[in-house]
Amino acid sequence: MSRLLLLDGHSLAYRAFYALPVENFSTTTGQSTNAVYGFTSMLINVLRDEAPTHVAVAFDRSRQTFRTQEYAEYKAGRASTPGEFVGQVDLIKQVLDALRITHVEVDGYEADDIIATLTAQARAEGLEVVILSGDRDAFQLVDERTLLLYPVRGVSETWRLTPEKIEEKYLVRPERYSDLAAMVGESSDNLPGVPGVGPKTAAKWLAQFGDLTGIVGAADQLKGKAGQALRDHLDQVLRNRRLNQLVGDVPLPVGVADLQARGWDREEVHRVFDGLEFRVLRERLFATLESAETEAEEGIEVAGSLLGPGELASWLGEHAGPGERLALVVQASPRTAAGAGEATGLGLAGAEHAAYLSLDRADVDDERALRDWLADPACPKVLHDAKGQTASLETVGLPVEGVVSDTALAAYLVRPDQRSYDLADLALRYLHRELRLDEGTDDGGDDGQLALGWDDGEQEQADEVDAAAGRAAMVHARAVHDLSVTLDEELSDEPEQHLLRDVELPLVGVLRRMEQAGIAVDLPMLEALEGEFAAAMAQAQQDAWDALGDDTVNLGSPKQLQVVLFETLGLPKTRRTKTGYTTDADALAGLYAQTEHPFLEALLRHRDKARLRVTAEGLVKSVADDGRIHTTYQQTIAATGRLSSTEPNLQNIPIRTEEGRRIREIFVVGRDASTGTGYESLMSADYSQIEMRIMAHLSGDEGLIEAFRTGEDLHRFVGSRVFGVQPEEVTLEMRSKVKAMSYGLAYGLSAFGLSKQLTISTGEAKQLMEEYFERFGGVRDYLRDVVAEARRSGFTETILGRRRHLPDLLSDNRQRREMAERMALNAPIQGSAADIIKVAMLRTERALREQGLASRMLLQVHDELVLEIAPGEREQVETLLRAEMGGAADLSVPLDVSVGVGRSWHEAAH
DNA sequence: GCGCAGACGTA
DNA sequence: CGTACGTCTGCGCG
Repeated sequence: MSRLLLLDGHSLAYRAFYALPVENFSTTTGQSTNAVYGFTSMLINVLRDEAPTHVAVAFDRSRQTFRTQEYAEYKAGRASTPGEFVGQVDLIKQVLDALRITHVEVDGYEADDIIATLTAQARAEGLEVVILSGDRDAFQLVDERTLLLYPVRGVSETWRLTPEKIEEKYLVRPERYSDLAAMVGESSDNLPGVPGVGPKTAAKWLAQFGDLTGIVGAADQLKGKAGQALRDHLDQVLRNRRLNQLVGDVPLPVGVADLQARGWDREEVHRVFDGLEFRVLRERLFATLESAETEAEEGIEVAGSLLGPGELASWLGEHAGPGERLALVVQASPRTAAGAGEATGLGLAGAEHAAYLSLDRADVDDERALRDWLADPACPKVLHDAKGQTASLETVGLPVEGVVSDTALAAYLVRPDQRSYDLADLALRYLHRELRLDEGTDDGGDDGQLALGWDDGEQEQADEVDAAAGRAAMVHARAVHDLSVTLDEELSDEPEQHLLRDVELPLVGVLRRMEQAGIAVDLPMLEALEGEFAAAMAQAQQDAWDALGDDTVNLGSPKQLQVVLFETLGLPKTRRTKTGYTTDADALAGLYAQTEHPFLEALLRHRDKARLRVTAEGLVKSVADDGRIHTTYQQTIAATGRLSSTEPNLQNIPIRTEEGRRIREIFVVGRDASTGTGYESLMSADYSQIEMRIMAHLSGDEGLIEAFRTGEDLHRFVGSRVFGVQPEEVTLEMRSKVKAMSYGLAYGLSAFGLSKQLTISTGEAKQLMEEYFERFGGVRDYLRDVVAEARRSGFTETILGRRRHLPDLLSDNRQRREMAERMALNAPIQGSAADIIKVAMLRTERALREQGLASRMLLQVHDELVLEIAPGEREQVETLLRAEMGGAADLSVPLDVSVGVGRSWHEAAH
């Protein structure tokens, strides 16, 4: 089916110009580009969504048209064209030329007339038509085969106006809309309406008399004031109608056949986009155009062999020479609390061939060949989720060396804020292939097997379960192999290759060993603690019920609490949430301060104890058979580059309150699972104020750097500068204000947010920030520049070159844009800290090994490492940690590490 | 059984 | 109207 896409160039450019803040869109030469950006963005979206076969863009040539000749006031009263808009239309035409999209303009006519003419031609030739225009005059063109996309709210959302939609929203069918508009008026065209006649009256008349001609003929019958008004303004209405009628037979230099989409000029697109400094948009454009060029998604084909007993060695000999990269996919039994499941089968795929080996069917020769190949660092392997996959092999005594890529990690480095790195998702995203097994028709599995090109002889021997499993494993391995090639190209920058090769990949093994080690738990103490919290919770619940005189309310239900607080007790309303009023701890504490109602005290206490109980209970459930808790570290979740910890999350164990800290007492020193040797203590080492140090380094601010070099208390130092007093004269209040602000700045804190947090006026907060920036101007400049640079490039970067793309920096939606700006402020700081501790972990593990130490790393909590210390190694490990953590990055300020030791995590804290 | 919202723990 | 996470509970959906 052929489909013609028509755009109204001027109306879209204007809309974009007013939707996008012009100050965020200019080239280094000072040319404004917001209209070009918005227009191009809309164009890309519509090309992607509508997949037209023919395209044209119509422009107005000048304001002099047959309409201004009839009515000099037509479109008068419009503000003169802003200076920043001038020139952008020509730039839009350059973009169109690069894309080989025809643009048309004709003296004496408006863009809408050209669109009407082309629409008429296209319909006559049997094409579907899609019009993208912000001008209501285009409504009259809509019919069953002509769709209007009408931009609403900025440049990212459009209404799809069909005849039904127009009737629903504007009360008349599209062919009568111009009649209605003639009576109601159109302010943007400076066409006045009949006083007292709105859309409802006009629609009613149209329903009654059919069309405007009918209404005019029956004008005498129209009742009331509105009827009289129409009679008084008949000439004006008829003139409006002549003016808003689009011309469907403009003499055009092109016909529909000339508009067929042609190949775009890749080099010219690069040249034009370079000039415009559009980076993000270029990527979006290429992605859209290239995926349009790709054929419809298909499954993955693979030629492979099901290996029978004794056949692995020769297959590897033929296809897995040193230097030949093989993808490896491990099938395994389900994982257990203590760790990974057991590997049961392997899919292998090189550039050409694939194979499957069932470990159950493998003989001694196969096992030896497999073990040698897996353990050989010279035989390069690529995996998807190497940590989980290699853990399953480790479980059956097969260590893996020579992992040169992990497709999940590579995809994460390319785009760290995707929600999934499933193999199937990546295959679709990067290979345009469905990772779905082609099951063929219903006549059994033979079709699928033939599609895979299995060797017929082996097929006879394989049982059906193995055959299906083998087929899946080979298809997956083929996907992993092809993905690793594609993602390698995506990660061609040297810093990103370094991140993958020298940081993320080696970290996989470190994390796997930390997970396998787990941390010992004092289970009796934990269970006692859980009981204690449960009792305190029950008491708090009873107290709350007593205060209320009602023992049916569920204190854990915010919904029920809202009824109690704001209806039963009639307390003042709190901050709004989506569904009502918040009952969070801050708000409850505020209410308590106002009212001192005993229910509130008991409720807050209940929340507290319930939380502690649930935390303790969760930990009890997580203790594995070996008496230890084994968390799982996620390496591809946090968009900034941090790790995250799940099942259980050991990165959010309480520490701030006295009672919460008691939970840290149950994490204790333990014994080695295999040797049974006891360890001596736990050691905790953390970076002090690492994010502020990174801020000092990245901003190069002299004052902040000096603060860290002198080794003085940071917040006291900053406080003395901000408040203009001697360091020893900085009061605790001054110190805490400055501390809140210093940290807040790295998160994009506003004066409003600061005032809220410190319970001071917005004015005071503003004053405080100004004083701060006065003294630490480097910080102000840095924060400003980092966002501007991200806006230009489309991404932020950490000290190791880890990127985070933030396309929303150019959004027309203020909320989204400002959110992206805060992310852009924070990502380099939080992400650089993540880089540094990852490097520190690699250095620490290597140093422990090189020095022959038995102590081991157990936990990472963003700026802290927890280690289990073997007898007699305490001093050496402490020295080692200070050196390896402190030397993990070369910043313009020192990286201070503070270390503590004890029998529990609590005692090791310092 | 599943997904969402609200609440809250950490850095 | 301050970033980054994970988990639990209640609740409405089907």
